[in-house]
Amino acid sequence: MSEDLPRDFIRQIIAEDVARGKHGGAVVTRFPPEPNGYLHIGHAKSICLNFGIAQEFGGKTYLRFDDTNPGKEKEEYVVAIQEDVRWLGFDWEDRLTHASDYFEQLYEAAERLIRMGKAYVDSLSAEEIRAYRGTLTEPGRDSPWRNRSVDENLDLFRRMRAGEFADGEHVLRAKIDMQSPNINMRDPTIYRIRHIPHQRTGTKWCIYPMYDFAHGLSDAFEGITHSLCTLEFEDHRPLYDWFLEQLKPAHRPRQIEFSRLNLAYTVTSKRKLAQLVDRGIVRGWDDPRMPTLAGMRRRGYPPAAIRDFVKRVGVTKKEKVIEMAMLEHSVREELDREAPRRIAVLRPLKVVLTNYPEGKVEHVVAANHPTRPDMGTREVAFGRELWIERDDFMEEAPRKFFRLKPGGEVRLRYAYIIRCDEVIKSSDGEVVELRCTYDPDTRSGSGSGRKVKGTIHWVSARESVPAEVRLYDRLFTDPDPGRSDDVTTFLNPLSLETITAQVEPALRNVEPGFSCQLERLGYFCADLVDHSPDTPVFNRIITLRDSWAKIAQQGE
RNA sequence: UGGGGUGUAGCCAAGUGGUAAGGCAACGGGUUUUGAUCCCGUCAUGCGCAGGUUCGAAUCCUGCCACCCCAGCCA
Repeated sequence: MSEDLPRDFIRQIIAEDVARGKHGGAVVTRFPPEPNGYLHIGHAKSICLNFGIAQEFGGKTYLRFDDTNPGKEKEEYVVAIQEDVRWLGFDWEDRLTHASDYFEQLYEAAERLIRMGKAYVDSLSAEEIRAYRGTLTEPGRDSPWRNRSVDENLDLFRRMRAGEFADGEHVLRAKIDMQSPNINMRDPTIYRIRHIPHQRTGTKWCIYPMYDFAHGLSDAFEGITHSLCTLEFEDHRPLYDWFLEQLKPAHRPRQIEFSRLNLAYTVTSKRKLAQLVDRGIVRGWDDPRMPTLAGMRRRGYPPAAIRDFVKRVGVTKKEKVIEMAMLEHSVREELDREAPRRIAVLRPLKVVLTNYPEGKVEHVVAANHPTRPDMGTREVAFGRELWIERDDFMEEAPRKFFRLKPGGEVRLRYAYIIRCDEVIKSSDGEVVELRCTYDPDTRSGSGSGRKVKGTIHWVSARESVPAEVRLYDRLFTDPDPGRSDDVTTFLNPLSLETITAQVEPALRNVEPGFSCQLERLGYFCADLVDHSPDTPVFNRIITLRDSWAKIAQQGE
């Protein structure tokens, strides 16, 4: 591990284990999602942590689907999750597994527990079990079935597997301690009956292991050395250890907990995100307004930005709520470095250069990036008739407005300085055209020495092409969503504005996923789903920071 | 009022007995053919609170306080 990598508490533990030669110095981790929804920004932390740590220590990482609860889980999600992990930049190679791969071994382990007298079949109803469990402050009571004989337990458990009982008739429970102050240790259920087909094992099984039983053992089967999970499983660690202690598998993993990553003002509950999808409030899990990884990918967030964000946030046990600005900083930083610059006009206003020869076209050289010559240049057509951004002209401009105003001068980026001579309005007073003159001595790169305060962007009216630009809101909730179950009560309206912009021809044949900065308008990404080469569709990723907005606001 | 965790600036976060790193945000200034980027500066006499130990405490001790998680046949 190199010096500049963060040494959070988990990496310290692992470094010590490696130094001590524990597990022969090996590091094996796993990312274990339940395939019951799409991954969101919160999962990115776990992915980066598990895969990142393995990479740093020369170890391996499994992608394991924790599919022990059929009915909630779908194949669609296992496909989507793999896509998201890959997109984030991680590779599990041949280590794609499912908890269901181990159903047979898990079953055998359960029988072993029974034979050891450490598990029993309980025939109480779910409600009775709850009542017997006690409360946070009162101890539980032993189930009347707690002392069945090994033979009877074995027989019943086998018949559970054989499908002789209906859902809920019996469960298998670990025999631990109904008095334990830790409720998870009060004879937790480890197998339940579910006559429902499983997305992978079909109808082969009608009993399914619970998380606590399946997880630690799956970790053991895979040789996981460090099982990293979130804080809410801290209370389960004694149970995790108990199963391993009883069953003594060849390999002994260790569970370590860290805090979840929460983004302020956004929703990361799979259930609530599913509501948005099911109720048609968004167009799908990958809608660019969604805080899912799929949504961010489609919006155009670079995966490197998300990795950087996760790294900046760090790994601790403190429950944190990170400001959106931090994520957006990482996105802007990555995009600023990597996104080529292009010119476009979202809301066009016509400019006619009255002293520019009719029919003349010249090509000006535009840099693809202001500080990276390696990204090259391109030529952009310039002519007598241009489009500029409507916002770049103000008829009655405040003092600090240094774009175009009547009688004022401005530089057209990569081209000439122009002056606005005349404002042409329609009958209802709307500005429809500006008559300007250009200064032929000020062509970009000519070294004229003339300086003007403002620089605006433009496209040639004749050479530019239309493109569809989508300005999505991003999902934003009330500061305090409370306990409401209905997402619409605390969500912003999630508007989507579609604009037909005029863009330079170089944007016509870009690939889906191509990201660029449209100068002064922000960063945009060619849509991954709805995209045509002729009239490309761009989603706005994020705007540029805009100090003018602040000035304008203060001025008013 | 049982058990398990967590408290360092508006938000993250380092710090492990030697006198509070860094990032985000904010604010002020400089460069700029993107009001972007970049650069410079400001921003905790203070580490949840109160005592104690010590030459010296965010770090050790004692006692409080606040917040989060756990009573699924969910994960």
